[in-house]
Amino acid sequence: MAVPSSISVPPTASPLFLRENEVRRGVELLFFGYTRLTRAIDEGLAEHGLGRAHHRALYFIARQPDLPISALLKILAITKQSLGRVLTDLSDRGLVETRAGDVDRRQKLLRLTPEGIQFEAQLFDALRNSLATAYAAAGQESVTGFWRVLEGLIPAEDKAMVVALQKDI
Amino acid sequence: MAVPSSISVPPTASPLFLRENEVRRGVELLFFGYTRLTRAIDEGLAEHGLGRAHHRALYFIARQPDLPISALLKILAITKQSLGRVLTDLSDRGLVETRAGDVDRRQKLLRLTPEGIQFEAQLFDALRNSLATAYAAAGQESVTGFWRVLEGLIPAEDKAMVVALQKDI
DNA sequence: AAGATGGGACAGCCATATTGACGTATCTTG
DNA sequence: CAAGATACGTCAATATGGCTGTCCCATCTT
Repeated sequence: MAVPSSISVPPTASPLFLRENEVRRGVELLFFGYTRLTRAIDEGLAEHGLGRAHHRALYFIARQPDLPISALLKILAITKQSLGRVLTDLSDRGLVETRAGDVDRRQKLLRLTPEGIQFEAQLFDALRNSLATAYAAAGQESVTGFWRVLEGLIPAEDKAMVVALQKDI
Repeated sequence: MAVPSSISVPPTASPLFLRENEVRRGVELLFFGYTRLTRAIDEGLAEHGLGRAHHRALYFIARQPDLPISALLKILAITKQSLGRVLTDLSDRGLVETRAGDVDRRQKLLRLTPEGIQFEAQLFDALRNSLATAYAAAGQESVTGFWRVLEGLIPAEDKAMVVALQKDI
């Protein structure tokens, strides 16, 4: 079938008018790559009766300890109510604790407990195994390209947030 | 905070023992890149009262017309019941049609209607805009690396399926 | 004729997200 | 100091997209 969104452009066309197959390849690899990577941690989460939403919170709290709730809300881009449930679950299991902000006492700063740190590390190991294998198979140059393309997918208004995450490592 | 899953390895260590920051960067870019890309199509879907699950089905049916249901189930890796609901919605809206398989008449071969073709193309345009911008900003070499790393994330047992998708473009 | 396979359908459940409204503590500013 | 903005919590209702288990029918295979 000739997929109708195909655009016939000569090779000299603007680089913004990519041939359809290059775009479809990216869409599909992103879909399969992302879903398969997340599956790597499902088992560990299920042992604690948790889901992927809990892992996302755990991950970013591990990444930026003393993260205020408002910052986590921006990162995850979900509603306060949705996050509230997730944080309640994590607190009940003793994986996350909060304390009042020192400069602004309305804030609650999130932090992993020692158990939370250990659990997040265990989940992270699964992610590392998957990504390390892919990185090694692709080579360092490819890894750089991988990062560059993904950075281009992040809208300008979110980019500062992602950069802030990565600057202290 | 010293995230405890960090492993201290000298630069000469095995490439499988990547430094933590390289792995975290990949995890985060994949998360933000994937979620932001999928957001590009939400508006178009909402206009028809559809969600992302519907788009995934539409996408792969567009990609491989006359796809049997069993093949779509393998691609999406969801249950027959979950897919059934999605396909019912798409049929009710006149976007997808089925016909009996010629070699095996138990099979139902899925295909987009002309309206479905047009709608999928419209959604695909949003994806193309996002990806084309990212590709152009990163450059062709980076795109190749992007593909290579993502391919490495797909488990061996799924790789044939993805390759099959991409060989006829 | 028996069994395997492709697909459909019913019932019920769970996880994760949403919106809207309201409450409380704390900070900021006129 | 009073007024308003902000950070967070919470209640209620709803939607989406998954899941399991079970049973059914048509068709293909042996």
